[in-house]
Order: sequence, then C-alpha cells, then structure tokens
Amino acid sequence: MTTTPTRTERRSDALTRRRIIDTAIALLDEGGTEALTFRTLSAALSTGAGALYHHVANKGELLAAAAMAKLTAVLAAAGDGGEAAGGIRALTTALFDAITAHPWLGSQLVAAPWQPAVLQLFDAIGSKLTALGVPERSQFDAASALVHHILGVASQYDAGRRLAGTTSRPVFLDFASTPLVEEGGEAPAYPFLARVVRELVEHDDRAQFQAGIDIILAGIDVLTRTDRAAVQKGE
Amino acid sequence: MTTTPTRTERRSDALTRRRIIDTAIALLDEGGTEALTFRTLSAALSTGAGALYHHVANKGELLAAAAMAKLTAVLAAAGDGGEAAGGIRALTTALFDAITAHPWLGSQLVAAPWQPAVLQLFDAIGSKLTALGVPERSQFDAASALVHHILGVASQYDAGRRLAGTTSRPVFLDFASTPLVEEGGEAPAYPFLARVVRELVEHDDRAQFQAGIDIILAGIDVLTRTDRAAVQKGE
DNA sequence: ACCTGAACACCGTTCAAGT
DNA sequence: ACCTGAACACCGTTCAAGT
Repeated sequence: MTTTPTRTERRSDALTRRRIIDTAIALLDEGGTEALTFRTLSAALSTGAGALYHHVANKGELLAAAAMAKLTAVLAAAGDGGEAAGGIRALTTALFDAITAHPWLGSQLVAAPWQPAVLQLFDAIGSKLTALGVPERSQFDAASALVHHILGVASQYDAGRRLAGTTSRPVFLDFASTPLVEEGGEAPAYPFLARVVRELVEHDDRAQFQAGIDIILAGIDVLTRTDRAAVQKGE
Repeated sequence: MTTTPTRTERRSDALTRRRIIDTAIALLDEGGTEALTFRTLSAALSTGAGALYHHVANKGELLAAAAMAKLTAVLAAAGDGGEAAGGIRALTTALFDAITAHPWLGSQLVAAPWQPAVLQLFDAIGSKLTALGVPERSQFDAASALVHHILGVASQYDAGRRLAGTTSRPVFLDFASTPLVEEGGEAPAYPFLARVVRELVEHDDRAQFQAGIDIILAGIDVLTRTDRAAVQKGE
C-alpha cells in the first residue's frame, strides 16, 4: 500500500511519455482519429499544448507510438496460436478484430507502413511462415501478401466507419452502385457489380477477411509444394 | 480550326467542373497530395477559393473525382488484356505502375475505398474472374482479395514516397530494423526481420507486387478446382 | 529541465457583397 | 447564377517567458 515513489515519478499525474501515449490511446478509442488533437490531449492531461513536445517529437511519432503499444498488446493477447496455418489464421483474425474495435489503429498502420508496429506485425507473420515450412526464397513474398491483405482490409474498415457518420453502409452502396449500373441505357456499365451487389451489402466483413487469408494461404501452399518438387528434381 | 464555341463554354478558360478536376490532377501529379489546396487550386485557375464550391461539394468529392478520372484513363490505356489470368496480371500491373507514377492516386483509393473509382476497379477485376471460370460463390472473395492487395501495396508506396523526402528508404529501413534486432542483448527480438532485412532493402517493388498477385491467383485456382470437384460429386 | 499559453502559419469552408 | 475575397473555426507547431 505504501509504495515508495521513485525520484523521477513522485506524483501519479506527472507528465511522462507513457502517460501521454496512454491518454492519446484513450481519446482515440473513444472518439476516433479526429478526437485526438494536441489541444484535446493537453486538456485531458491538464497541461499546455507545448508541454507535449518535450516528450514526443510530433503528432506522427505520437500516433506511431500509440499504434505500437496497441499492436503489442493485441499480439500478446492473441498468444502464440500454434505454428501451423491455424496459427496464422488466429493471429490475423485477432488483428482484424482489433482493427474493427479500434479503427484508428487500422488507419494508422495504413498511413505509415514502415513504422515499428508494421515491422513487428511483418515479423510475427514471417516467423510463423518459417515454422510452416515455406521455402526461404518465398517467405518474403508470402509475408508481404498477408500484410498487404491486412492493410487493405484495414483501410476499407476505417473508411466504412467514417461513412457511417453520414449514412449506413447498405444505403450508401445502393446509392453508389445504382447509377453506375443503370448508366448507358441497355447493357449495364458495371456487370460484375450489378451481379454481386447483394453480396456486397449483406456480406460479413469478418468472414470475408478470413476467406481472403485462406486464399492467400492456399496460394502459399502451392508455392511451397512447387519449390519442394523443384528441390527434389535437383535444382 | 474555327471551332464554334458552345453556349455554355464560350471562353476556353471558363470555370467548369471538368477544368477544376483537370487542374487538380495536374497539381497532384506535380507535387503530390500536399500540393493540392483550395488556395493553390484557385490560384492556378485564377479565381477565388470560394468559386470552386459552385462546382465541387468539398475537397473529398474533388479528390474522388480526380481519382475516378485518373483510374478510368489507366484502365482504358491498359486495354482489355485478354480474359485469362494473364489479363488480371496485366490489369493489376498497369494499376501498380499508375500508383507508382502518381502516388496521390494510391493514397486516395486507400483513404476512401467506397468511392466510385474503387468500385470500378472491383468490377473490372470481378468481370475477369468470371471469364476465368471462378465459381460464382467465390468471385466476391477472390475479387476482394485482389483489390485488398492492390490497396495494401498502394498504401505502402505512398508512405514510402513521403519518407523519401526525409531519408532514402534503405537508410530508413536500416535505422528501423537495427534497434529492433539488437534489442534484448542475445536472441534477436525480431528474428524474421533480421533474416530477411537484406531482401527488404534490395527487393524490387514491382516484382514483389506481382509475386503477391500470383500467390492470390494460385489460391483462387485452388478454390476453383475444389469447387468443380464438389460439383462433380453432386453437391 | 520542464512547463505555459499566446502567437504563427497554415488548412477547409462560409458568406456578405458584388457582377 | 456565378464569382470575389475577407473572415471563421479549426489544425500542428513554435517560442519567449516563466518555474
């Protein structure tokens, strides 16, 4: 109960980089990207806007740090999940759920894909591919394909959330596809969209995400078999 | 030579939606996203900033219209490319090249994935999948996976370009991966990254993009065969 | 060394006033 | 109906002045 305060952190409300990032995450989780401002953040911390610059370089670095903290927590919570293909599915699904619950995370990963958070994600996926037996020369392409799929879905989801403010998604899709389909009079200008528009509206985001992962995993499996066959033939 | 001017467009410099969008595209192509402002745009058009709002609703709509115009041009220039898997490769590669040459296009597609431009892209890819013989129930997932991969790569590329302003990419990657790898003392914290970091730095973006497309196409092929076998068995 | 908060240099957008 | 351009309500960031 009587914890001895350290020299650097006497009071629990001392302004520190960790506390800034945690508060930023809280604001982002509650109100999305637009809720985080150096003004709202400094107000939440009961300090001046300029004070924050003593602990973070700028807003980009702050967002990257927030994303890194969040991603680390998500990956840790997801656990190991095993080393087979199921482990990759568990990891990617956990990430999808995190992005769904915290859309700002997805948009941040997409906005700056070279940030540490994305590198960590890349590494987590790549390690599992190695354990899965994917040949060395294909691991990089395979990991990239999986990460790109996650980033692509992440961008979709964040935009969908932004849209939700103005109109519900099914309504919007109806609006978006109808003029395209009927344009031109006779033959539909966008035949494929016209045919699958019902699926577009009614589909389950999560199931579709996993279907995409499965397609990529199947492709990776083909790559692995091809490579093994080539090795056996002596090349 | 003596073209009769229409009633609505007497002078060639009349302020019109088409001219606004074309000028916006020119600014974006020259200086990237940050070069397009209602102030720079109105200056380039020799008009007031407020005048633009008589022809476009807001900046989001302007960017969506610019992306749509650019994408339509790209898809038209790419031609049909045939209906087989090679047609999809031709189409996606043309898109990659367009995003490489005009990074603002990629970031705009990523920022608002429900915009007409993305729907058009989705349709173009979906139509080719139909012709390729992908079973009806899998077309949506397959098209989504391909579009997501394109969007994922698009986000990577735009961010890479933004980085290029401060430091070259190889240097940045060295900076980004080194502390991660050496952290912790003995065992590398990011074993996969440490192993493939050379590939990360030296890889060819275009080849990697195509490798990703090939992985997805291989996965789609597996899906197609599985479905055909199921149909033959009677289900 | 850290914090304050007014000030600066931008944005997108609006709107009374003109034509 | 269209255009003008000053004004408004925001941003991220800086910096002299305090403690």
